[in-house]
Amino acid sequence: MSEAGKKSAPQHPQKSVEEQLAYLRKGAAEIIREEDLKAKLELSAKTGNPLRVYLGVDPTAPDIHLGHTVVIRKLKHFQDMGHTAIFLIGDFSAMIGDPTGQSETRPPLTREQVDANAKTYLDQVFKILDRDKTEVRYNSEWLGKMSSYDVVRLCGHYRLARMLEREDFRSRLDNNLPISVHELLYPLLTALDAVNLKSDVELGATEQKFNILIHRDIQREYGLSPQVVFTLPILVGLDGVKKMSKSLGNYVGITESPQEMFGKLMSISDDLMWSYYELLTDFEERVIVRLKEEVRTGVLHPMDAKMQLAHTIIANFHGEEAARAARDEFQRVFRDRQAPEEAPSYRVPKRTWPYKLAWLLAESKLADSRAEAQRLIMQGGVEIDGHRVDDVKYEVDLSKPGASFLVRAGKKRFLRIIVE
RNA sequence: GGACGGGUGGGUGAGUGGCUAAAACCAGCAGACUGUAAAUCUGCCGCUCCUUGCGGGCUACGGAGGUUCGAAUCCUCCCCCGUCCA
Repeated sequence: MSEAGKKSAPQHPQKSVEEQLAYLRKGAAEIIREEDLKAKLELSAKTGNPLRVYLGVDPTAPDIHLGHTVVIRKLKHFQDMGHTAIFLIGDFSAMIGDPTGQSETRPPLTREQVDANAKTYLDQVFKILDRDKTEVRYNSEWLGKMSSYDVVRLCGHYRLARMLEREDFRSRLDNNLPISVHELLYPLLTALDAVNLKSDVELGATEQKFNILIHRDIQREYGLSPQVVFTLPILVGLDGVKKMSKSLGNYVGITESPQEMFGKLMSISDDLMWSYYELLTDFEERVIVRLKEEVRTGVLHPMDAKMQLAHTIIANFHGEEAARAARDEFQRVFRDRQAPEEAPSYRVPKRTWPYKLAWLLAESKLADSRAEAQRLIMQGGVEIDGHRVDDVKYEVDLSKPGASFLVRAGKKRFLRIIVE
């Protein structure tokens, strides 16, 4: 925040249009059309009016993960260039349900769920965006006021055949899967977001391309200059195959602890690491290329490159200090095979009768059921204070209050058991 | 409104009266190997009890009833999905 920046009212990009373009282009999947974006940037530079750039998000889940941050980070980049970042919460549209990427109709959310999710979203989003410079809007603001007549008129602006061109609908149709009529309304209604916001650019993951293109068409129908469609690649999840998503369990949530994040990020494949570098860090393209080359030639160990990646990402959310601590802890536990500095603890009431380890594992949620706990033990996946226990009948001593021991279940899960 | 096809474990999907807790594949979990990587290999993969045994009990093939010694499989009604015709 420089002194110079404060003086002139609209803090406007000092960078040239070419420089801005270069900065913004990094990591983009597709820009439709890039000439339009360039033209808009030029106009903005001339008039001093920042571009209005928005990202619409349906609060379908209570928290966001790294996959969501790819697009949010791009919004931040526009913000960095002095443009107006608009974070649109689709509180109304979330109640309809976006058919994108869905192989079946998604159950709509209730008002209560949406409100609760929206609340937790914002706090998380501002770990990336500058709170003071971000325009936050809710689409119920305009969608909630529409009459059925308005809806009918809106529908008159689009054709069924074009709607059915999209992959989700096409394939469901081909596979005899249901498509509900309200799903067709989703892209049309959200198009009104673009209309009401008078957006110059809309951001989204590649899977949103179809929706955003419709938004652009509808803007034109309403007499506005069509927005630029700016899409970003979908972040592949920890499994290296499917997109990162909460329901697939292959995600890293941004509110997770630094240790958890570190562990998860280190478990990705070496190949995947490069797209994470590209989409989740601000490393310049040429720096990434150099790292890649160093790994290829053996100058840099892939594990070290991955550690640096994990460190960089975590520092963004938790700060440099925490990132370093997470790294040290990781090395301690996994490289040096020592017990973790601190593990989550679980308190059990004192019990004077023999208590099976398997019961304890289930009770403390280290295993989903007693049967699973038994399997885990038999397969050699359980350790107490560093010693493997593979006897199903093993009993733990819970008779002395204050006693504690460290249980390891599988590779990553540790729990300190404390007798009360 | 009519004709037809279909609903099986987290997913895909076999199975048409007992040998089926239900094939196969995927996902998941554990172990080995490692760099907690990937790949690979091995094992596991409904719940529960114990004397941990190719052990006992319970629950499960859209829902509810019924036939039968015995049903995911047969019958009846209901719910849901799709296709074609109107």
